[in-house]
Amino acid sequence: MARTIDDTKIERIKAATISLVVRNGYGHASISEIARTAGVAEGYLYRHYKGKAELVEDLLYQNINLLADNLEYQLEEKDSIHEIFEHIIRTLFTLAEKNPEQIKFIYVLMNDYNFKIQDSQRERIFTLCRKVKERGLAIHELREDITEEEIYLLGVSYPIQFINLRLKNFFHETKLGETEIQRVMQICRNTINSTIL
Amino acid sequence: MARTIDDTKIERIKAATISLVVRNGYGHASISEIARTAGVAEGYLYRHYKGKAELVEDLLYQNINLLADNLEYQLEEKDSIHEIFEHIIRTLFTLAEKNPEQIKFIYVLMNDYNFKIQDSQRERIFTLCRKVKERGLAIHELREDITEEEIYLLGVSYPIQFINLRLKNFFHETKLGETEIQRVMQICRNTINSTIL
Amino acid sequence: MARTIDDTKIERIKAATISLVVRNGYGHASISEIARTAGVAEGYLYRHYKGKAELVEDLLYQNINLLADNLEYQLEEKDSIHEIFEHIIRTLFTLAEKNPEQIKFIYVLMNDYNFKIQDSQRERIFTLCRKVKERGLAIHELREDITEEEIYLLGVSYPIQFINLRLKNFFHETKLGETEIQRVMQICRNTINSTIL
Amino acid sequence: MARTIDDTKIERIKAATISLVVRNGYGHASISEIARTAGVAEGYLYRHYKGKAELVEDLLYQNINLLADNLEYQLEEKDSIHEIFEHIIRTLFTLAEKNPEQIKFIYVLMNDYNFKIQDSQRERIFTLCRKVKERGLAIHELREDITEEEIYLLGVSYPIQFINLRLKNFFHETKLGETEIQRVMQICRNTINSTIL
DNA sequence: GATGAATGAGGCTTCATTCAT
DNA sequence: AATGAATGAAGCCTCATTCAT
Repeated sequence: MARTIDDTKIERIKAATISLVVRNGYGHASISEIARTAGVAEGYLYRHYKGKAELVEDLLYQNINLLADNLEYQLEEKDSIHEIFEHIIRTLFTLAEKNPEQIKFIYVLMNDYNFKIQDSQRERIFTLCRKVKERGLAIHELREDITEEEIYLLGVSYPIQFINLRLKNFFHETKLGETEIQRVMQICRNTINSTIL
Repeated sequence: MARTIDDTKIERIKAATISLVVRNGYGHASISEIARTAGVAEGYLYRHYKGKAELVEDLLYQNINLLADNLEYQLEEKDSIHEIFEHIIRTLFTLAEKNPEQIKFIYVLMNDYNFKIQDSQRERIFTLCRKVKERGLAIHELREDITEEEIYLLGVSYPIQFINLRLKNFFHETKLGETEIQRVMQICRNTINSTIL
Repeated sequence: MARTIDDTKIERIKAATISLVVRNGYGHASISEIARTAGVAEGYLYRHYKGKAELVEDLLYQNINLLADNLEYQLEEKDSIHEIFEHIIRTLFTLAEKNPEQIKFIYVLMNDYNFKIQDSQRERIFTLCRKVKERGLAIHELREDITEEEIYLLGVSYPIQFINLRLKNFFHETKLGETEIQRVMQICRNTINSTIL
Repeated sequence: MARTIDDTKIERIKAATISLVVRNGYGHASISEIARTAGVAEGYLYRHYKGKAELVEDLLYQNINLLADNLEYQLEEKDSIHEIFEHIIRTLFTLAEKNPEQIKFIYVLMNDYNFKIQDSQRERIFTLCRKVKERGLAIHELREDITEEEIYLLGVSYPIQFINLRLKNFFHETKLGETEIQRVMQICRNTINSTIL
């Protein structure tokens, strides 16, 4: 009877939020600018989110979950630890090329002391790292002393740092090709591989 | 005399700023609270800094420069690349223990798309990494294909990520002892050492 | 049939409005919450009332009229002034026990400088007080110098103040029993009774 | 060194607040209109009050305390209960004549379910009523069964109701002269006096 | 030089009302 | 007739900055 919800509006809000959080940081991404960018009334936002925090949390949650889903799927499909790491890293690089805003968004919020990732999600990440570790130990492709934390740091954190250093043109022009992927993977391999030990 | 008084005021402002930026984020660290914490008038601040942005930029600049000075000094003192890396990493861990606010401050701002490091400083960092690389190549302690970027990522970025993951209690209780230092150094060694090649 | 459905909707709206005006005050009783509580669409409300103000005004009007109807009926039934006062007071106490929200609603709005009772209704109240007065004088149960205003103050205003002081737990726990009724009636008797004169 | 606080500003804020709370009720007295009326910046208000609630609470607190101080003083000065009641009632009527906004302000907020009087103040009022009661019993000028609540209702609440009914021109033109004072006092006397018992 | 009173733009949020369906 | 999606004005509040003293 009444108008149906305009999904494109919500999509526009999400896109505007990501864009402005990346450009201005969480604290300086203002609701009013997000609404203006999305072409939506300021109050409209509050029909879907309790507030700015929920809006951003939700978006980060969804984005991280996509990556986590992807990793979980790989754990079922691929046997080799190398392949699993390769897949995560390639996923991140592909994302950086296709949708750099999205990976910047994750990067910005993951490194914000004012922004706590939801506990459930942090636990999910931990559990996934543990599964990677258990698989690796089972097939003797991981050093015995590796920790979940290191799997996260090398497989997720380091690639994201690398990508964002490039996206910021910190030392080089942004270039995220096969060469770069190989360099990042090499570091994983060096550290992770039990044969090196 | 007046100078002396001034200096302690400025120092108190700096300490208060770091503390409040870390606790509340850049956006929510208010000048009035900084002034109150420092025991200084709000207006006083504006006699030394054009505004909040300049104050924080200045502080970041100085803090990074301290680290850079330290590295530069090591380059003159130490011959071995291992020793140089060890020194940087130990410096960061010591800082984390003695003054966690300071390393959080650097971490928070380095990872902010809103907050560009000054070009001159970025170049200084690059130059330092280049010097490390040249020294390493000269004494055959570095792989030929290592880049300045990787030296930065492994020697600075990765340790800072590691430390902050712990300070956030992301996977573990905060613990930053000798064991942790060794793990971080190990990753450098694995990647950097030409003998592995 | 359709009418029947409508009527329960309107009733539900009224109940929800009273409840929420009492709980949150006029200003913080939101149409959307009223509609939700009533299980009715927000827009539906505007088919029956021009706006929030009209809705609340209407309700107050009706509620006061119920009391006035009651009093009018008593004037025909009862002869003694005592009985009439007793009946009004008992009605208010009964209401307070059975439906405290309703009496709070009347209380809140009657004491609001923002919320003028409709002239016609004020006149009706005045006329009723006059009738009480005339009856009382006719049967020599009222002091000669009593005014309509005092009849209102003692028979309506004072009991409502008393009840709400208790509902607010201002001095005592809410208790509205026979003892309390007798005390309130006593004050009327003392003042009103011509024998005292 | 810095500007000194402009006390007239705060006075203007207080006056504007009283005026607007009376005109619009607590809920509809907006900070921005208060500031505009007072000729003061909106934010200025927040340098002296934590928010709207505190501003209004403070004002009510002060106003009630003035009355309470007055009553306390009378308790020391006057011996007779009649004189004490007379004094309170005359004070309220004088206030109504000299500064009707102030007594409207008290009236509006005392009858607002959204506005709780501070506990400490409620207790002070209760204590004062108790002292009146004790004095009255000691000198045998009060019925044995009178309660603190009734002293409050008859000495404060009823007069305020009366005055505001007149200020609202509910039944009569506003007139608050000696006649009216005598009528209100008569009701106290009738109820309170132990000789009637 | 130093203070802190005062400002006002802009932040987040709520909600009465409108109107396409 | 009924719905509820969407709006935008207005509310409360914060805070970087200015400037009289």
